[in-house]
Amino acid sequence: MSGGVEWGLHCCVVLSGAGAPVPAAKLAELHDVSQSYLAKQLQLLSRAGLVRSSLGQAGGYVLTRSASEITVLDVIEAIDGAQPAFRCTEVRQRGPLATPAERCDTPCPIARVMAAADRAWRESLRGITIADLVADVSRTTPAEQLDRARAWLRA
Amino acid sequence: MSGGVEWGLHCCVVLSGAGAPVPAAKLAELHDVSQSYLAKQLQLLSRAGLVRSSLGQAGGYVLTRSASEITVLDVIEAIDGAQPAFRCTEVRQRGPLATPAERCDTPCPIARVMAAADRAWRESLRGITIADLVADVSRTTPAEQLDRARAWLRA
DNA sequence: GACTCTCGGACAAAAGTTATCCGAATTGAG
DNA sequence: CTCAATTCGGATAACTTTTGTCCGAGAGTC
Repeated sequence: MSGGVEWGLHCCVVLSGAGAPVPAAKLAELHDVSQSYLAKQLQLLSRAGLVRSSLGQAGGYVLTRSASEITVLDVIEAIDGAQPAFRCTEVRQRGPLATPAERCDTPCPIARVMAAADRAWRESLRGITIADLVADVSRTTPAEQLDRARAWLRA
Repeated sequence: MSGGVEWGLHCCVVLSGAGAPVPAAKLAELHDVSQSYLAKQLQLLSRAGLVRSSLGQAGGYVLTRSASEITVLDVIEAIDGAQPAFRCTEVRQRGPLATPAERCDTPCPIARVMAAADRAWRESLRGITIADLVADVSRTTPAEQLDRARAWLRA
């Protein structure tokens, strides 16, 4: 899985706490990552409709919906794509004993098992929203630190 | 996920049906894949203790246990390694508002969510054995074709 | 003793990931 | 209206992982 997913999730958490648009450069500085590369991840989030960018002097990124309506899976699929980790190369249709393609109407058992596992993985991630992450963060970190973060974002 | 996983699973299915050791070259020809590269995957399976190689003229690979005692996850972890797809880079310990390392005794919420999804994925794959795959294959393919496969392996 | 086979590492090519930079377009403030 | 700040998108390069090949050493069988 792409490392950009982690950045994207952190950005969404931060964005849900900020009341105003946050420039990409600020998000990069906050997380101490390359701002050029983070920009690319944010563009992916924007293309997926999870965030919106406003141009101009006071521009930046904002979530398009409530944090409780954005799942972790949404972010992952926006950045990494929705394609499953396993892709069947139809080994059974190759080699000296290849079964003809017209017989392969159903996916091979291996692909089926992998697809089921992939569904379980996605289902687990679909059940968690950005709001859940935020709740977890604000529960485990002291309020004073959260205030400092908000102040830093405004500055 | 590495493409070699698919080959490894197919090989285990074939091996469970063959009564005698099958050389790596034969497995490669059967699946029409590079024999040098497949050899590497088989070595990984061997190192993990799933298959055993016998040397000499009638040598080849054999499963070390019953197909019902080898899970799909066993094969995946043997070839791809047991490391989870997501690895937390501890973003919270970086940047101007970094939380000190001594405060990070518990994993960050994002890592926790990812780990839970990873467990769900692995649990799903741990529940399926090579024997299940074999049963599925022998149920969906005509007996005549299975006999041809067995005959080809012996030759 | 000759043959067959596996083992393991070294090595090369291809693909994907990570990262950088620059110009164009857009918006808000003076 | 003009200027400064900002995002957007593409082109590009460095790096890492994956994929694939090759060959010699060692071990077993006939």
